[in-house]
Amino acid sequence: MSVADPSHTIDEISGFTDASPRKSTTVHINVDARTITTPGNAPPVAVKKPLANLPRLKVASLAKPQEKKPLAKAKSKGKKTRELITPVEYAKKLHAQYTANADTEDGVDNHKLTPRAQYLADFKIFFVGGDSMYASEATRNKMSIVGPLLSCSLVHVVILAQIYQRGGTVCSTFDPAEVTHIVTDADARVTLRALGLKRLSDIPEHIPTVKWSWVNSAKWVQDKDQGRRIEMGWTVLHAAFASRLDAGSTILPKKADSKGKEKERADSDVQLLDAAPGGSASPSHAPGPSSTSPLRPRHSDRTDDPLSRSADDPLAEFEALARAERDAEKLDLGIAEDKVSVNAPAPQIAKLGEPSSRPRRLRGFLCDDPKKSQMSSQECVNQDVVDKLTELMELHRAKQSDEDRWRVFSYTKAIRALRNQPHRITSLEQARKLHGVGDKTANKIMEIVQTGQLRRIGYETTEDIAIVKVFTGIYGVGARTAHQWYAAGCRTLADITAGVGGVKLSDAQVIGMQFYEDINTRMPREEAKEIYEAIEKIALLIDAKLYVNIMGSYRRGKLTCGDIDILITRPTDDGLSHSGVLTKLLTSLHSSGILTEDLSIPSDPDALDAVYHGLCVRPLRDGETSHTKRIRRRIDFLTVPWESRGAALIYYTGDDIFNRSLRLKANKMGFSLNQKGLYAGVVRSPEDRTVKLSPGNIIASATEEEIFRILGVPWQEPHERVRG
DNA sequence: CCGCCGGTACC
DNA sequence: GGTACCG
DNA sequence: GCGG
Repeated sequence: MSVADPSHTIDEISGFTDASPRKSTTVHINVDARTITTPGNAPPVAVKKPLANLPRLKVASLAKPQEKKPLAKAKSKGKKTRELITPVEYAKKLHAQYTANADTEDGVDNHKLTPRAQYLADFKIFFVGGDSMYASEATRNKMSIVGPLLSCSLVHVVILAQIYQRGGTVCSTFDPAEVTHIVTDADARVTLRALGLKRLSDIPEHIPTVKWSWVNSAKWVQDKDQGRRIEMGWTVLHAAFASRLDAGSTILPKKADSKGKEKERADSDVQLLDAAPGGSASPSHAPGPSSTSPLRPRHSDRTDDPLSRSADDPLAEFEALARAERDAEKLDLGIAEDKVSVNAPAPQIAKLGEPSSRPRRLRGFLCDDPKKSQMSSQECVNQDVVDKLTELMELHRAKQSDEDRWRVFSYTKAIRALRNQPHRITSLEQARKLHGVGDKTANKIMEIVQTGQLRRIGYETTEDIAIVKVFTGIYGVGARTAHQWYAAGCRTLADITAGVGGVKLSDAQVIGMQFYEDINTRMPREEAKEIYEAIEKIALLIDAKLYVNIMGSYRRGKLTCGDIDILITRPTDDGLSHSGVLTKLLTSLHSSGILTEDLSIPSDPDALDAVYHGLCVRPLRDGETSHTKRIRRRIDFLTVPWESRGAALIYYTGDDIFNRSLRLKANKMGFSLNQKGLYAGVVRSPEDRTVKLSPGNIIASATEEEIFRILGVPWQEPHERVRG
């Protein structure tokens, strides 16, 4: 996602990943701004890429880094012509300016140097930027004291400008007869409000609802008859828009689904967790090989949908998801304590070399306390603060320095502390008390509490960061590469495809580009299950004794999954192993059409431990043909030796923060934990800690319980291991 | 002032 | 050896 | 950016 969210990262219900701008970035922008000013008394701060370039973005996309204009001059100029203007009105201005410049040398140059068609020429786009773009008149007056442009994400302006750059037209009102596409990065509620509609089904079928990155999703396709032509990516807003999947296609609108069908889908999305409370079905609970696969997660049949919905609530499908997730989180308390007592001493541990000092009761690691009945995003009393800090964190994530990396690390901890804090933070002292919140963050928290916003977000939101975030949404592209590409002159995904600045893509990146939208879209849990079951079936045909498990966020019980993680191993009591299985499985899955693209192939696929990354699609459903459009999904396979399955389960179940905490604790106790097992006596080179001077002895690896117990970490069900 | 997880695949 | 990725 |  990374769009993103990632990051991640950026979470479940929102469905947006890293590359997506958080809504509610609020900056005030002068029309001719060389500066972005923030409300209050803050002095204006120069932005790296002056917004003045936006009306001529097509020029900016070619230009060398511009020199900064003198700040004072720009400021006074901006002040003189201060008039209120909405982003859409601003967009109109951009349009006018663009049209005026269309025949200038800029335009010609642009066309010559970057042969990108004006592929949005026939499109009339209604752009939903977020809540603030359609603020009421009253709110508007309140908010717009500083700049002529209303509170609006800089990213939105970039997008609007890009629409014009591509020849598109932005509609300021939603006229179904006029509008050809709805571009939105907001959730359904906001989108519907902006459209002036009551329910999703009121959106005419012929109007695709697409995510903003669609604007830059155009790619060249080679056509036999017509030669090269441009094709737009297609996309959907949210997994819950699933009934509108095909409306996202730019080509054929589909006949309307019946309402009943929509409802059915929503129901299936909110099934309960596999790891039901008190469920003895924890995959790894029964240690040792047995005929009844101790590893395989039980897919308990769907319990009755406990959620009622009023049929006329347009947002029912979203709220159902949200509620289900919240309820699922509430299940925790109680079971956690039961499980702690399962600590029976294991004989085989004693005889293996433990570190000299019996591990003391080390405490206070993140992994030590099972997830509390955590407030869902909705009911956290500090939610506004969490949102703003998250927004700032995501901006830092798009930077490339090590410093920023650790800042992000810090923010995740501070945000988590804040989220678990049941009381509203109102004072600096309260903020400082939180573990993970220092002076800097505490001050930021207070600024948010008192003013409702964070000025820092404003001046961290620069054009380069906004664009880098888009680039990092490509699989195989991190902040480093994204910045290199930006420096080379790339400003849009189409620039990258066109090779602007001589950028070259790796094989995986080409695929990442091709399926940018797909890869950055989370899938409903149900779809992950569908795919997994198809794969499991094929795997067991290859070898009936295989243990095939779905891990990752699915095992943690999430209602949407960013990818599918499948663990494969096999007991060796009959003298055989799973060596060679992965190769066969991959071949079989390719020919059955489930696996579609490879992203990375293990160096030795027949090794007992191998990792595979690729893309897949769900199996066809009744009545579908191979022409049915199916979203590409990220899929990973991991094979491990049978004895390592416990460590592998921990690793592959995550979440990542939980894992890091576990590993950190292991380190402090003189152990080392990786996906193969828990080791004692590992000696690392003092110069480079990644270099192991001595491999140490493996002391636990076969079951999760064993490892948890040695580390003194209470047993936690997969869905309790959520720390991020 | 320094450490902040550990490993594999890819280039 | 750096970069990106996985949890 | 936080904590030891």
